[in-house]
Amino acid sequence: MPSKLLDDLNPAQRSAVEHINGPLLILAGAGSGKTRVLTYRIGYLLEQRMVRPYEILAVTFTNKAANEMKRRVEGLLQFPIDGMWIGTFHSVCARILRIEGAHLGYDSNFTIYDQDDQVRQIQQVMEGLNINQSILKPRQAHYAISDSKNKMLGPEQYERRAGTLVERQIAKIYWEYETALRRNNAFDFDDLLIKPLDLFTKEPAILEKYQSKFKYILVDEYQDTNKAHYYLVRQLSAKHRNICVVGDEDQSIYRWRGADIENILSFEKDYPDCEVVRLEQNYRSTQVILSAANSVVSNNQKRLGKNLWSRKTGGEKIRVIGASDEGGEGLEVVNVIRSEMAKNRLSYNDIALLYRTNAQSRALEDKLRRANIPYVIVGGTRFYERKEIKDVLAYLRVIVNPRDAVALRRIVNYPARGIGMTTQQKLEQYAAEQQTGLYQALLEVLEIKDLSSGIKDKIHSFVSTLETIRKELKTASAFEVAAGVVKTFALKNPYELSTLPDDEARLENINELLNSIASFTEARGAAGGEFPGEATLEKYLEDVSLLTDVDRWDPGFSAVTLMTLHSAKGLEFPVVIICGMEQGLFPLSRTFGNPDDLEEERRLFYVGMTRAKDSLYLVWARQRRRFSGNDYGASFINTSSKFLEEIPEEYKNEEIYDNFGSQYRKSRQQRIRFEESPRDVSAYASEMLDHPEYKIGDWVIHDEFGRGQILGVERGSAGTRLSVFFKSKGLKKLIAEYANLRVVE
DNA sequence: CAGACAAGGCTTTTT
DNA sequence: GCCTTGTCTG
Repeated sequence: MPSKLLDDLNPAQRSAVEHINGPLLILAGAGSGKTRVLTYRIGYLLEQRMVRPYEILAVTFTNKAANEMKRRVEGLLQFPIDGMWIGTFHSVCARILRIEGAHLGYDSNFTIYDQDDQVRQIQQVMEGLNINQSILKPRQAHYAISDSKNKMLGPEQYERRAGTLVERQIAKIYWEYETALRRNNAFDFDDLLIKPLDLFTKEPAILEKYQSKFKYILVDEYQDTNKAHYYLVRQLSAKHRNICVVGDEDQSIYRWRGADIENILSFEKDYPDCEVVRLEQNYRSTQVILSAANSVVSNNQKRLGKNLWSRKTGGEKIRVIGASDEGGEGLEVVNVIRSEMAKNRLSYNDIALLYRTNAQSRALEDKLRRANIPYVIVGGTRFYERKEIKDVLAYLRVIVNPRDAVALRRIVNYPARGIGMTTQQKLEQYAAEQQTGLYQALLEVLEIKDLSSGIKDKIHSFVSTLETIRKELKTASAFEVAAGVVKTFALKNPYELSTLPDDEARLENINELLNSIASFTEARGAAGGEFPGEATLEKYLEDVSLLTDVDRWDPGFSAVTLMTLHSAKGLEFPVVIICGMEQGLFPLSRTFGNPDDLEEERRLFYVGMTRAKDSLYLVWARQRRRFSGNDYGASFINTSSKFLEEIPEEYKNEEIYDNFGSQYRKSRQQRIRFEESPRDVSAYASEMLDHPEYKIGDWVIHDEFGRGQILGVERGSAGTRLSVFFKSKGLKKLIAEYANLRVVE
């Protein structure tokens, strides 16, 4: 039976969709309709009634991608697809662990620890082991443990390899940390991927069960899989061998998280009988942007190679803009946004501002705010990692999983209820003596001897309140429980009386959290709803811990989007502005020594460029405040990124606005063309207040000290501080406001 | 035991 | 330079 679905596809896409049995590798260039192929393939399998929904497993890296795929498959078919497993690697694994966790000694109400929780647990372990935390920092230990888990090295393998004293200490911490997680009925992020594999080894029957169930497996973004992902996919597909992976080696950008580009490069070796389909027609960008991106990425050695082409022939040239410093960069960005909006009748959400590091957003925000341009920042300090949110979530976690000692420690004396450090230590000691958990110690508080009866009362009342709410779990909705907790423990109180803007924002965040729990309850809880019986608090907490900031981002909201290049993967915008195109920042200087790292930076640039549909801007700043070594907050003079040179002249126009005073300066680099700046006058006037006329390298005359050269400029709350070297007096630190300096040419 | 102030750390990217 | 954590004082 021929399917109408095939009519919407180009020949390459169609051959990928029509391939039914056996391994399939789809090399999908940026914007080549990858999601389309995946969804149509699922739709085709289901429509032809060859496969049942519950026989399909589709995995992605972000919830956004998973939800999008689900939505689009449903749009293609006339029948529901309940029972299909479609989700992120982490959520699929969490689901398996909820079902099978008992075989590993876990209860199904386990908690998932994020990085903050993990570090806190490690701190706790280090205290117990009496390891000096100023010599070995908990973050360091965490990094080593997480890195080991990503490489699938357990504590015993780590211990065996440990050579140095520090490594042997980390091995001890690793052991204790694992014990603590088990005691807390908690998995960390890395465990979610590894523990199912442990389970499969331990209980082959369970592996067999899932192998039989999933007749067709589809994997998105295969280029970003690490060792654990790789084995998961390989093991689950071993029986039916209907494994379809989609990826683009040029977009592999998670090496630092253990992703191994070799997984996709050697797929053909793993499955010699696999079919390979290349999707090279791009439906997103203009030919100019594509050709430029192709030229850049062709400098990489490690790639399978492909050449993207587009029907959108021609297109505007890429504009490369040089600014004087990060403030000037922000102003140029404002100008670009205004002119694009006026010229092409765009809305704010058609424009994305991308950068290498989150720290760059601050300077850009500042200028956008002054220019009254609405913006949203995706990433940075994540919503669910904010203090006030984690406080509320900690209560919910303890109610769902009382063994979660990390959460319990957080709330036991917050808000303050007179259970101070000394009391907590006594409780911990009791728990250790009785071989039990902290929560159990609270329950048994009346048995503990050296506590005053006043303290005992406080603890008893606290734990009884928790117990009462816990009993409501079975009958009340997630929202009712959460709202009850916030009210009972007065979690809004510390912020309600304050008029500080920060506190008002915190209050709003708590309200937003409650709203999100309410909509979760509505979406899932209603009888006959999409997920009947899944509106539990437990499920909510799992969802929340696996959410990313991109998942929370609303592309329809009318605001310019600011995010890192990593976060932008998989998205597209009519206008893309990439900031901080400087040697040392992008590519980062720490990648200079390592060709593999440098290639990854280049791929990241490729990802950024190919997000743009119509216009691409690349902006850099000659001077930028950066953190380097122990010289924090110092300004550095930069040259433009080497990546810019990899774009052939025919695809770009270069301009420079390297000016702060009344006159423009020509760049010493001749290849950069000098033009008059269309600078925004009001924003420029406010810049002047910060004494922008003083630049490193300028010569000045001081009434008393004579002629000197500026070696440093610091702009602080006390005003602008200048370091000036005078021939007569040597180095002097001066406050610009009082020094009465004259700049000389 | 809580609030105010100082010191120290940090910034590459995140499920 | 800014934010988080630790220490001191009331």
